[in-house]
Amino acid sequence: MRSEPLSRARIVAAAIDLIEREGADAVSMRRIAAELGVGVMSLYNHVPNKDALLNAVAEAVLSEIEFTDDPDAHWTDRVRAQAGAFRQIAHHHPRSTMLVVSRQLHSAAGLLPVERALATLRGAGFDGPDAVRMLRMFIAFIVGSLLREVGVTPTFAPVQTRTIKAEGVDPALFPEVSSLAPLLDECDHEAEFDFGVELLIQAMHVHSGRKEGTR
Amino acid sequence: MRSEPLSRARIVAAAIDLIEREGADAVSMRRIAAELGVGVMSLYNHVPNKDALLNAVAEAVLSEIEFTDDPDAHWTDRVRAQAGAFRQIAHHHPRSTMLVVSRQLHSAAGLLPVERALATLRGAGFDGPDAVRMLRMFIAFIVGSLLREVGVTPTFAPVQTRTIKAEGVDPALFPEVSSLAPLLDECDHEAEFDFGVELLIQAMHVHSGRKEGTR
DNA sequence: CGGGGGTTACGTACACCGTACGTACCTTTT
DNA sequence: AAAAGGTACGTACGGTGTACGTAACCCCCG
Repeated sequence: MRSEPLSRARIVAAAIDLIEREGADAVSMRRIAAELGVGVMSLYNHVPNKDALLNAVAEAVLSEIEFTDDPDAHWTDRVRAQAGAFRQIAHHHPRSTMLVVSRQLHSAAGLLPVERALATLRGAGFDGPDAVRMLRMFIAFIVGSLLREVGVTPTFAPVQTRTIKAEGVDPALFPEVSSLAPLLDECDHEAEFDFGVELLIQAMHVHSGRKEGTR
Repeated sequence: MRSEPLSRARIVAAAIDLIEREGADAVSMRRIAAELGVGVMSLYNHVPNKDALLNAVAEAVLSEIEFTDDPDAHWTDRVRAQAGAFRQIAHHHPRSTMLVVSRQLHSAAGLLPVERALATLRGAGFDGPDAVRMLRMFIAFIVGSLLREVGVTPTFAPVQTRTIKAEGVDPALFPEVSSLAPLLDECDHEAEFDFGVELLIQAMHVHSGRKEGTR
């Protein structure tokens, strides 16, 4: 009857599956155990507690990123590729991605992306402090974007695209919001993300082209 | 004995207080009721459920932002001021800020900042679509930054400044991370935030200065 | 060929959670 | 005076994370 002997990996996989299907709120030790056809406390032989499990989930999702980094490519293309690679996990595991961005994990799993990014930035000619600054900038942008894109989706609904806020605003109080409502309501996340990446790349360009002065 | 008659405002205030003191995990209806010296179910006369309470908390925190917007100032200064105003709430209510950025609230409370920002951007010469894009860009950056700055602080610790990851990395596997470890470990959030704001302002500058072509 | 000894699975139990429901009081309207 | 409505409260139900004690298994050492 015991098909496979229950392992940390299987538990994490079940958790990810459950999160994707029913949302992060549905995750409970009992639920996961039931999903695996196993007693609740058996999980604790492989995972110290729920928090650690969620960290493991975040780690697993994060380590799924495919980095096909080409050191010979122009640094702008490498930046584009890395940003896109990060974004792809939000497409593959929308709900679980929230865990990755909500919990900053101190584990080594998130270290490889950092290494790649720093190498790229150094290759682009930034010195240490500037490379770190730019990296933080990019991370902030990516995290913030994914947070908006994936929505928090606290409960159900397969991600919820409608924001539903357009109509009820008073044009006298909020003229800009009111007149731009159609634009605010819809959002092509892909295009928006690409726009941000390009904007940041341009910004990095002008930043590197002046180095000092002007302030 | 009944000092004040218990109101939605008092409940929200108690919730914020509790969150700041003991973290978001410590928030429970029973805990809040105890804090107010009141029965648990009395809360439900003023708040439909916990989720609505947390939304109210987010709304209250958000509406505490002080916008001293000067329509005559240069648009770059207005952008700086608005970004800073947003960041100040992260300083005043670090833990509660997580609620604001985690939960996107569709209520009207977050509408005023949007209105102000759009007005500023339009004043800077951006047309509708570009203004919305830039606003989204800025929001993503601010949210991402605050998320890093305040940390998720899921449990205790008065914000936890140490990241503790410097030492254990293999210089052979992660040369960049290893050599830049000191820079990665410490972070002057204020300076980092200001750097990002300036970078984005410059980016907006070059973006408005070309409008079309180059791609 | 015994045994142990460690690992794994499991059940029970406890403290806590959100909240549905019924009830008492107190204030205002009729 | 009576009726109506809102506020506070207690109890109860089904859920949660996990500490603890037990039983089965496998493997290695004698």
